[in-house]
Amino acid sequence: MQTPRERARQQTMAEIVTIGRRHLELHGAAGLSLRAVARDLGVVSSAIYRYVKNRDELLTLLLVDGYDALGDAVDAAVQGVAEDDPVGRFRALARAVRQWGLAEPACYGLLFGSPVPGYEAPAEQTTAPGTRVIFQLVQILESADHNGRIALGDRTLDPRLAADFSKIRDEKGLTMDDQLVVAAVLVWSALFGAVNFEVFGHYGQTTFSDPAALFEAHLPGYEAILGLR
Amino acid sequence: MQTPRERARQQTMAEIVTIGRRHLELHGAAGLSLRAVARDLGVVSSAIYRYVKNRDELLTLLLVDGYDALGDAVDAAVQGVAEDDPVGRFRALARAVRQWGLAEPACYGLLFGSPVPGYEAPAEQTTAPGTRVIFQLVQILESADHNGRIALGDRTLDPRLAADFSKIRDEKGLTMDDQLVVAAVLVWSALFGAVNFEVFGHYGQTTFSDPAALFEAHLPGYEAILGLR
DNA sequence: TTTATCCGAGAGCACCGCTCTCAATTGTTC
DNA sequence: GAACAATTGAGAGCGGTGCTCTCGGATAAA
Repeated sequence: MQTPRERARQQTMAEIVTIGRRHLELHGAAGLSLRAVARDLGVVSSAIYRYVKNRDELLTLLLVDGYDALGDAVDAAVQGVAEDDPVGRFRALARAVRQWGLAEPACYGLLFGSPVPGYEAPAEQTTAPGTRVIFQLVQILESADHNGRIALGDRTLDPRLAADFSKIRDEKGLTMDDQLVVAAVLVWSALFGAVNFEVFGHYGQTTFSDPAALFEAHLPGYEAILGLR
Repeated sequence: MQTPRERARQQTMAEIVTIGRRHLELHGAAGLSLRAVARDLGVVSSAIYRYVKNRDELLTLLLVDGYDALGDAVDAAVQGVAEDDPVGRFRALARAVRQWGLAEPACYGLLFGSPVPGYEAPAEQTTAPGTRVIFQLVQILESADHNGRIALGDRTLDPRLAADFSKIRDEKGLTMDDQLVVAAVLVWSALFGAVNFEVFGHYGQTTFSDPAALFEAHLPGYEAILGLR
């Protein structure tokens, strides 16, 4: 049950986020202006502060919105592949991340680019949506591991790392061994590194005529790291 | 031969870059203000425009400065390891990138974070210093390959990618095969992905008690991708 | 119907990037 | 040494920003 007042407020908030996303696309994170959003909302600049405490709070809203959009895209892509095809699921995840990043570069930049200085994302709002991709990746690997689709060698590990990993395993109810956790974190960061390079244009003058082909050529490398087959 | 006037101008420019770097550290790229730099320079705000055309040009100066600092750090680290130890050289490179990024997070963010919106780095000034790290990496791998320290399987490659790679090989005078180029680009992006995650704090709540150990644990993975031994 | 809450408008503060004009300084040339 | 030109700093000013404050009207709750 919500009063009409709450309804109206909620709708205005949604409209602010929508306008903010558009401005993000057009002018980037640094160019996001509360005054401009207020103008597009058809309201005087000071009125926007009735809904958003400050610029950072609008950034947080857009951050959560972006994490959820990426999470939805990745989940949908993974769900489209059979569970007994872990390689296919992993590739679906990787491609979904890349495609979403290329489709929404400004939003992607807000999520995975340099942090906005002086702005610290409030953990209690952002960690849950922000961990959806790695969570999905771990799910895929955990399931693959159970089905004997992971083949990794053994290597002695730094004891402090092993302790961290034990904790993570306990919290998430996982059974994968340390070596797979190492590989998962490596592939996670590597995947976003590759997408970063492409979205942010860091491949530089070495522009590849077919970036998608380069990405595809990298997938077997990621799978080798994971021992996924 | 340079006139005293040119000397003075050059010194002022250097001072501006120094002040700019400090401001970058303190307030980040988005908070970099020409007026504030002018104040620190002990000059009225409009006078700064005698030296720097606009804010973007100062960003370019800092960008080039940063690329060169990183390149110097990496080169020095690699030179400290014997050439017949390609694994050691690769690790020196990787660790140098990580350490420099952690030591200069704001500068690192300017180089490898989300691009400043509306600002396009002028290629003719930035590509040369901006490619020093990948160039050094390729040098290490090329030399290792010549010495039979690279063992990679064969895989059929997308023909357009193969064409790109041929061109790169010709331009740089390289002899490594396609598979090693793929692996080099993968490791390049993966390395910066890992450093991004750590510098930008994207590992999130999954804070590792010893990030350096995690990084070290990833090094063998990179080397496996490269077939480096 | 009264009361309390909410919300938009407007003025205002300090800051920003950037431009313009003017005066002082400096180095060059006759 | 004097006239000249180039360089540089100061100052005012424009439109923009984030953000705060106060005020008055609309609206829901009592």
